[in-house]
Amino acid sequence: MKKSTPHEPKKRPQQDRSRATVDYILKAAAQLLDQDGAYYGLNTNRIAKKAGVAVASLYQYFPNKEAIVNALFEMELSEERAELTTKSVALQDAPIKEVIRVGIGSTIDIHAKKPKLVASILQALPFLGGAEVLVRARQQVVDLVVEAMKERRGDLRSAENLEMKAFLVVHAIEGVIHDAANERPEYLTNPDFAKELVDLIDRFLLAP
Amino acid sequence: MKKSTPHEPKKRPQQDRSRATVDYILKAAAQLLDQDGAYYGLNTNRIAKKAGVAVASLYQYFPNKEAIVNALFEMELSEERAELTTKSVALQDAPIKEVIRVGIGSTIDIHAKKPKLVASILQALPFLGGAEVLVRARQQVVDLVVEAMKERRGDLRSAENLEMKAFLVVHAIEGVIHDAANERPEYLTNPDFAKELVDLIDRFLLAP
Amino acid sequence: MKKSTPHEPKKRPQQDRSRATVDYILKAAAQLLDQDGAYYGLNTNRIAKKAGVAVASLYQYFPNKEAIVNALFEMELSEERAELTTKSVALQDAPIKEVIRVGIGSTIDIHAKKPKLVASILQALPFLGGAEVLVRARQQVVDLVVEAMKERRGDLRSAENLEMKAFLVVHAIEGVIHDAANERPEYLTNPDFAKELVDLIDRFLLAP
Amino acid sequence: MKKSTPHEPKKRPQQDRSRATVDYILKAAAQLLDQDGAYYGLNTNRIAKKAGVAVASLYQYFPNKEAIVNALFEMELSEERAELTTKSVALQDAPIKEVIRVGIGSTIDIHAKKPKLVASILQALPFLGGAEVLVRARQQVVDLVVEAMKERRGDLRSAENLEMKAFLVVHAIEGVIHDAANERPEYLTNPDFAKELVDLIDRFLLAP
DNA sequence: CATGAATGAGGATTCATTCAT
DNA sequence: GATGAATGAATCCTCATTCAT
Repeated sequence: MKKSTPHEPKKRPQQDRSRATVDYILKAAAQLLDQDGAYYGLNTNRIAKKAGVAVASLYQYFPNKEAIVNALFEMELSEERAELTTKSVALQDAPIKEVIRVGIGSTIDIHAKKPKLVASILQALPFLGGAEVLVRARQQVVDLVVEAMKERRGDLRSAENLEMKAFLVVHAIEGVIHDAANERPEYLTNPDFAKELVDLIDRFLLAP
Repeated sequence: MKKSTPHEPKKRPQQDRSRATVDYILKAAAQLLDQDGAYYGLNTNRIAKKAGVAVASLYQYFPNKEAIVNALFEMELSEERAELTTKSVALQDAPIKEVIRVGIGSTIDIHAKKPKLVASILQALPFLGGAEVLVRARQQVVDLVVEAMKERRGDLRSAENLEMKAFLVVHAIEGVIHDAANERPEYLTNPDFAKELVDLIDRFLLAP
Repeated sequence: MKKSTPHEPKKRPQQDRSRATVDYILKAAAQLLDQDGAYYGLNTNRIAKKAGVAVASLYQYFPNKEAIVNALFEMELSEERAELTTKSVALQDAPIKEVIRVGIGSTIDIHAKKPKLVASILQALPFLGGAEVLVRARQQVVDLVVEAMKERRGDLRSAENLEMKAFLVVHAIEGVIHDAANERPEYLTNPDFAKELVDLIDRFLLAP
Repeated sequence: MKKSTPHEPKKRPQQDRSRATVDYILKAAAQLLDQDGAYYGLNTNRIAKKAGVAVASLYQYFPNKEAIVNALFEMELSEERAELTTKSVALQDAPIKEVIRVGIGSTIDIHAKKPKLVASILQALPFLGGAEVLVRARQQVVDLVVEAMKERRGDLRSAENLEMKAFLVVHAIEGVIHDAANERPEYLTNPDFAKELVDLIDRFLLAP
């Protein structure tokens, strides 16, 4: 019984009704994660109940619990990528200072909306077939930053260790904002915070 | 010869044995966390088995699972605090650049040793009576940094928003190193990495 | 040309389509049973998927899962009965040796084709309203054998316990062939096997 | 949670109490199987309830449901083997007729006691890591018979195809008795039945 | 104290069957 | 009549915790 169906589910919803169901499920899961701030404790029964569907319905569209969080994660990534792309285009010829300012602003916005959701998803990563997904995702961002830096080489303080510098920049921004979301939520709406963070990066990267 | 020396002060064997048991348990838990890199999945039976004691014994010393991780967390904090204190004294009159360099060095060392342990404990925090413990702990570090900055006000680029700047500094360092431990372990042993990180902080805080 | 020949008698397309659907379902079930060799594990969703119809359609034709296997069982029985009848007629006046030879040959053929199907159906019997169906079916075969024996009383070694002897004969043949299908498939195509089996029965029944 | 403990259970009971528990569980399972005559339908909760223990206790000694039936199977095999060994010794120098008579008698006795148990276990075999266990077990019996035949070559009708003949003999006996247990329980206690079965085998194997 | 044993309360997943369009 | 969707009722299995010796 358990062996006969080796995870074939993950049917794609075809009608409107089922699309709605999938939506309810994802929304419910997102809410629960954002509420509790922890992957541990999330369970399919709670998700189903909150979504107002039967557990079995949930399993019609997701092969297992992890798949739900995975979907959430992919959605989150997609959103970020989309925004990044949009912004990238708009900032094509903008000075690097502007790029930094906008990048930091976006990141703060994301975390300001559902701070715990992001944290929860990060926690779940080890169970979503390894953290490679995130590593790759973050690598993309780092790469983008490297590109942006190369294109504006003239504005930089130094052109050595570009990759490493980009890594520092990306993860410093992420780390600071992530922790602020958890420990000092008020910072996220304080303009000084953004300003200081921009300053941290500017001074590191730019020639005076 | 040493076999029976009744003159030696009674070593309260019970207490000693207990201490050892507690130690085994904590070591086992730490190993499991560091192995799996996730609080989710840790369980008392596994801990007991790995520690070589009966589950029931474990409950003689800890009221519940969380208490174990809590103890681990406190130990980790103690260690860091101890090191911090030691270093603080040693760096009493050191220039701020030196303080930064040493602080970053220590942080890297800690993560280099048991990167997953730290991550796991952070994951467990929501279950250890809320994240306040960590918030308070980190606050202490931030406070220390604020103090250090005030004492060396002359070297600073600006004396505004000291608390916020300290927060940025502490969490940028933590964030970058934490992520490096997970995604780019090789960075932790690359001297350039520490150098660049020091640079990031120096340029942010210090007057040129 | 044939496309529109309204003169042809209306073929009750509904009925035809239905018959086809039922057929698909039964074929799918048979395949699954023959594949897995076990009733346990068979499920309506898999059947429906393999048959290319919706589960709900399946329930239009069968009141429940058991009914499907039941139908399969009846089909199998019908086939055997049909063959038996045909052969019976052909062997009307054949000597008993010939009857035995042909009977064993048929049984081997049946098992050689879909060995696991048969086994699976046998497994399912307790759920098809009790084993009486099979008992009755086998009884029929036994009865036929008894008849054949009576009609050829002169060739027999003894005319006592005819019913019991027939039972032995029928079940010895079935048992040996069934187990051979599972454990020594190569026996089924080895002429020696059939020969020895025939010998087993001949010597038991016939006068030297 | 499911991945963390990849089937380490199967603790060996060490105290008397737990040995009793394991016993209760096995007895309960055996009763249920003999009651229902089918592996399908057996479930751990029922076993636990019937055994008067908590499901969790059951899982302390068996890694999964299959393991229980497996244990039952091994027990049954052991018993048979033990009896076979005893009898083999006793029949060391007995004429082959006697060997056959005793062998058939034992087999009948076994099936007479718990007819459905045996059938259920046979059904479960595909789920106990493949039927190889049984195949091997039966092979042993066949081998024993081959040995016995070789040692009494002089009494045999023919010395060709010894292995195949032994297979026929063993499976004919098993098949007939097995089916009798299910369809004609009264045969098992009817002396004529045993006599006819012995006759079937005698005439096949022995020189007149 | 220490330990082997025991367990209640879940939690993930499946499946036969029904519903709504 | 056919289909995609939905679901209640299991079923397997786990785990933190307690009990009895």
